[in-house]
Amino acid sequence: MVKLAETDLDLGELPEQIIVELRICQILAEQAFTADSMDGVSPGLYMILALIDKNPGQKQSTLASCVKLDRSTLVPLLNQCERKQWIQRKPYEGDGRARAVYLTRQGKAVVRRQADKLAGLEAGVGAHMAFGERDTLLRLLKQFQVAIAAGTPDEAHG
Amino acid sequence: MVKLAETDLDLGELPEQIIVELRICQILAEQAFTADSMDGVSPGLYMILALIDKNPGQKQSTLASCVKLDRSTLVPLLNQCERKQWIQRKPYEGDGRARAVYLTRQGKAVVRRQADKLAGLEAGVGAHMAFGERDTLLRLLKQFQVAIAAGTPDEAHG
DNA sequence: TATTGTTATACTCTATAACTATA
DNA sequence: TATAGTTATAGAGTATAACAATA
Repeated sequence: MVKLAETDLDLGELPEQIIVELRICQILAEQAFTADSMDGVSPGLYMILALIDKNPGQKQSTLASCVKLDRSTLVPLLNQCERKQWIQRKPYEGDGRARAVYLTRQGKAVVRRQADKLAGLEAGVGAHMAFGERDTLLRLLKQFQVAIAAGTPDEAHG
Repeated sequence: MVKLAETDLDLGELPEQIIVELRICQILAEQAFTADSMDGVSPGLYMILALIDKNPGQKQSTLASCVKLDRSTLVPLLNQCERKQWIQRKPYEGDGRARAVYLTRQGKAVVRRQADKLAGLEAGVGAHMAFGERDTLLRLLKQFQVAIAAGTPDEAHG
């Protein structure tokens, strides 16, 4: 429950700012996704596991760069997953330095469970919106990513 | 630069999920806000400082609960701000246990600078969108917050 | 007994730098 | 020499539990 306010403080212009609302959305979404998770999978870890699911046998560094993590950051994450027997590291054919990452049967089950949960949350959100609004939100979020990466108008025009 | 992909991995259904795109938006926004910050103020800290700015003299626990942090979490944050002379703790009239938090002149200057930066980012985003789309995004983000808090349709109907 | 601020502690997520084995 | 994985370490950001002072 992050929803600012509840206490009667003056929030000023905070609620008129996309970046602020985005932050609140993200915190709420993270909590909803992690809540009652028997697997204890965070959204970040889910993305990595889903990526491995769709791309079996990739090198760790490829996976890391795809989700924009340092390769050293991925190591303890994968160690943990390996301990839980969700993933397996195998020799990477053609490069003795690298390791090929695969989901185990149990790992695939976790991804499926989490994907279902995510789909449930998405459906719940869709149910609270008028027809087409979910697509609009998705489109505008992608547009936001382009816009925020482009910088402010001042820096952009130079 | 968090933008998934760049490597040619299969992202599956990840980019069709609001929660996933939200996460990416938030990471990018956080990076944009924190970039080149001479003050080193994170979005989270900015919200706290902006709250103090609009509500001078509040108790720490009131501030904490408003931004949904544990009161113990706020302590080192405020200590840091106090060391930088951005805030000041004074006795709270009427309750000897509590402390009233105020922004110093320098603290107000920091908030003003950060507010300007945020406004710049928001303007930049608005400039990359068609007329009215920024308002639509803001409205849908607030709607998302309601929806995600309400839970999935399955749990909701029981 | 309950609440406020605080401390001690711990857990998650992330990064950098340095090491090793291989290329 | 460069790259892949790893280790050691550090720094945010958050929480819980316990404590002193006050209510």
